Amino acid sequence: MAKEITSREEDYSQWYIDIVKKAGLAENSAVRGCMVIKPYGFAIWEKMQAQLDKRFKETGHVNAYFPLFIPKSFLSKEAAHVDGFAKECAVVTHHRLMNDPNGTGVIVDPAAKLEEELIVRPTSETIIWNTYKDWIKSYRDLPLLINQWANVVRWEMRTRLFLRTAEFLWQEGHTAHATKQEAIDEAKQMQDVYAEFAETYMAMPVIKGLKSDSERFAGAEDTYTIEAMMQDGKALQAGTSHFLGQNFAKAFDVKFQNQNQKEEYVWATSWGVSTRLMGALIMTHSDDEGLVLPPKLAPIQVVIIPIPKANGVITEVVENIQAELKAKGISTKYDKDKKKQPGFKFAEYEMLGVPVRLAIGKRDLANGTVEVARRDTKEKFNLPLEGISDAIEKLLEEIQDNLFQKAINHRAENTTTVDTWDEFQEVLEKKGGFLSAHWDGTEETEEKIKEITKATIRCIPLDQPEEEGKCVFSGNPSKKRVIFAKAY
RNA sequence: CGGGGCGUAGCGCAGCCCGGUUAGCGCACCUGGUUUGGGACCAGGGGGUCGCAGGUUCGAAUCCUGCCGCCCCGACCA
Repeated sequence: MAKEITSREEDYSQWYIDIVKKAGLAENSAVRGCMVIKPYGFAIWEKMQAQLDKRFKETGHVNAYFPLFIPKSFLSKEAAHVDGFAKECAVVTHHRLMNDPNGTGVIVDPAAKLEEELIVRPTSETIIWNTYKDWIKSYRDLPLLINQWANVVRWEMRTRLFLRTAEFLWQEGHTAHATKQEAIDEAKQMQDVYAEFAETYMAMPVIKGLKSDSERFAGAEDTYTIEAMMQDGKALQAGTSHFLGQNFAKAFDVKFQNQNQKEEYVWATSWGVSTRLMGALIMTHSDDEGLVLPPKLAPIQVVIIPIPKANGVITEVVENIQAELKAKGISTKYDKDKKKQPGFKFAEYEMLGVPVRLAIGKRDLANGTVEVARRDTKEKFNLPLEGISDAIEKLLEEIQDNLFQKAINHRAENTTTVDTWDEFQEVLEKKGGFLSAHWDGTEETEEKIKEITKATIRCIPLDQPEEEGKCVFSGNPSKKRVIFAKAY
């Protein structure tokens, strides 16, 4: 493993890439814009999945799976939806290859042209709503609460590992409801689920809000979002939950009979989070020494390193510690590798973001102690072997809390309330971060601000109190502050 | 799609301008030994269609032409 990571100060973007590569999370593949998620990165993703999946099921959802391919005609049934996705679709036109008659290799067999092209799903609303049409007849079939874990493809012009890749992994929930209110409640509920997961598991504070018209999902009435602040002050949309109104029901003719024997279109939501959360996790906590993982998502929570090398006595002590920790549900790794020196291992596990490191040598055996190092603060101290597992359990909780608190503080320090246009530009330029400002609610103003400053409205916060004010740009009256920021 | 950069061993690079022995270095890998409380050292060893295809030449990693790919920055997006 290479030793050097570009510092955040020197080049934040390169720092991010270095972390992803050197911590073995992912790498670029032979396919443009598509990444290989490596075992360590995937292990983190699996921990995220497990927690999210549990929460989806606790809120009454079930998993299913829909096809990767969508007939081209489906996509165009909802006007706003096709507008939003048409420009980034991969299209399947043929189903067979043949030997190249003029040389070596294979070519697409022209005789194998598909009658209707297939789109590789950029999202599954259309294929799912086409299916729901057959599943929903009565109010008794509602609500329909389904989630799928899948890959999707969006042919992005420019990609970045985890943050934006041409193919990415995600989950997409698609629900159908009898009433508007129920669908809105569902969309908000899932936003809450995402926020709770982000904060308690990823230790990443998020702002719950509503997207402005221009940032809304293609085909949605309202998009509920969770927005996080990265260490460079830029915003990252970490998850979205859409109230789709009756748009897809109308597009796919999905009606049900209510209790009064009247036919109605159903109300819909969709919601998703993706492997982008990996990027969010990295950019929220990591430092110039490597990845920093919150204990709740770390594949290895405690690494134990023998000093100078494993022997029978040390191994016996370590195995006891491991057994105690395992009983508490704490994952450990005992690195007995004799070829690598302790110093190398220290650096290596720091790179991997393992929250707690224990070192045990002769000195410790004599004193009945262990050397404990925490990844988040880089502090080292000795703890008695007696009761070590209780101490580590507490320490892991403390690290989890500390990371969250640090992230909250960082966000607070980089959130500025601004009231004038000069102030807006100056703060954005010199300090960055989130700007809480009044906005007149028009798309024109938002667009102009974006043109001039590159900052967009990240969200209209839900918990923001109403407050009379004047739009920071137009001076027109405004009732609420919104969050502006430059975004990933 | 615009701008920039890069394709040479698993990884990171030098060599190319100015063509000329067996294409080199660091890390990693293999063997042996000494080490080991913050990235060890010594000795020996294995590994290359120099991105692809043409061309120039006695001779091409190096010069010319075309192609392909990747990365970074911007416009578009989770």
